Amino acid sequence: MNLTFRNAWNDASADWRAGEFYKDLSPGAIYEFESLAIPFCCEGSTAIFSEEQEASDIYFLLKGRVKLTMSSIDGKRLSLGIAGPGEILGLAAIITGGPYGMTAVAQFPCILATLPRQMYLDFLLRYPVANLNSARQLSLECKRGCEQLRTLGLNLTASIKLARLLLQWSAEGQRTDRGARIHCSLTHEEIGEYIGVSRETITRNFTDFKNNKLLEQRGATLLIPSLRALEVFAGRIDN
Amino acid sequence: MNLTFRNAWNDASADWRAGEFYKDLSPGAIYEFESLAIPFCCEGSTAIFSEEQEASDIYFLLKGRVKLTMSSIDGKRLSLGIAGPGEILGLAAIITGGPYGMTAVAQFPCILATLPRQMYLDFLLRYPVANLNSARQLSLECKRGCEQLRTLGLNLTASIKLARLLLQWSAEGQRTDRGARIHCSLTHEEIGEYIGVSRETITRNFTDFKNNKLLEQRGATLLIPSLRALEVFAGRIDN
DNA sequence: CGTTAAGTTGAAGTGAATCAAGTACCGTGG
DNA sequence: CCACGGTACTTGATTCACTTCAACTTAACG
Repeated sequence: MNLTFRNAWNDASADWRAGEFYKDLSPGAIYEFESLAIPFCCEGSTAIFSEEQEASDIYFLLKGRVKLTMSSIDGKRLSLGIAGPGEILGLAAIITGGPYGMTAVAQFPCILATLPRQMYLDFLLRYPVANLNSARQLSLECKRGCEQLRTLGLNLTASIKLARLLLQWSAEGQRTDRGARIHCSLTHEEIGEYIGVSRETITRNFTDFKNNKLLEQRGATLLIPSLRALEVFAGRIDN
Repeated sequence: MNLTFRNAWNDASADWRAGEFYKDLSPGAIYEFESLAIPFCCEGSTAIFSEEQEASDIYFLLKGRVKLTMSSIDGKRLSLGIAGPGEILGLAAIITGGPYGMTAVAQFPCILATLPRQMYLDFLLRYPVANLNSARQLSLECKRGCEQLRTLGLNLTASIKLARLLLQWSAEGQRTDRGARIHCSLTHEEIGEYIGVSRETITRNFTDFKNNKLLEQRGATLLIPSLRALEVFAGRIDN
């Protein structure tokens, strides 16, 4: 199986090199990382690791998208985000040890590369730039987490939370002449998991937003005519 | 002013050396860090930095306690935790740049040491162990944040959230023969800010807990007779 | 001992969850 | 081509936990 992916590192369309981790990395460091980490492939909907599991290996995502979630015993889930090529999965847990703390599930078939915890830590000690890049990615995760804490913790209404989620997504999407465009192929249920809100509440607020010209929808494409108006609604701007 | 604290590094009761950052640090690294970072003192209730501020310096806490919070425009606050000696404040923001993302306020008079962002990053590149220690602390912050996200995001009741907060606190406190003891000198209002709940709800749940023998209170000391019972209540254990 | 901050308690209001019933949309197989 | 089954979405009614408001008690501190 792994043989098939031995050359994964040589892939011409190397998305992952654009990530934080490869930034300013010396050829030596790259060479070593790519000879240490073993690529493998997994199907869609495969759990790469789950939250209670002891963090034993890092996973470097080469291709595909991986959904990061947390869940409670009674089946409720909280989405933390979706990782793309170039991201390291399970970073926080690997550094300190202990359980992963979140569940990573491949959305489609993905290619990843795996490396045992201690080998990764040793690698970081040998290559300070990689170490700093790794820290940078960790810090980005931390920031995203804080931002999510802000929306969840500050007791906002469901509609404001949703507005903020849309703003966050539109920051990653494209701008057009008719506003910001987001491609969102999530169900209402899944959207609700981002902001801790029920399926029906998403429906109701979406229709409200549409009625108030804050949002248009064509299939899986969301269009926000005026980011400004949405920001006002979200309470980010006073006016 | 700073002259008074030039010798802060020589303090015999060096709490801060027990922190993550100093772990396995070489004498050379310690020497360099202590000559770079400038100690200063601040009064209680002083804001060391605030969330919108661009992260320009790190602050290393030598003595005292610093409360970390986030707040919304309409005055609501969310507490993230309290940092003690040996912790680096504003770490996530320093690594990636951008605003601090949280507000740090000294609870009592504190001694801190400050270091400009770029100098700190350069220092980390020179000392891989410090770099890894720094990453370890960042990762601990990240984990704490995730844990808080779990309680806030998974739509739990106020009583369960409070129970979990108490469990978290008691993990840091001492065990006695009569249960876990926590020293908590926060007002109900402040406790509420940890779990996104109103002052009155804290009162009501505290009395409930006391009635159900889950909690005793003597002044600022909280006593949890049975951690197990509280864990069952919090839904961590099934039985 | 008086003043202020914190805690307590009840009553009313509210936003969202939950429940329930129905609709739209798909791909599949007869 | 259309009936079928499954999934997602929609909408209204009800319920519930917590907030908010208000009045009051207790503790803390000069």
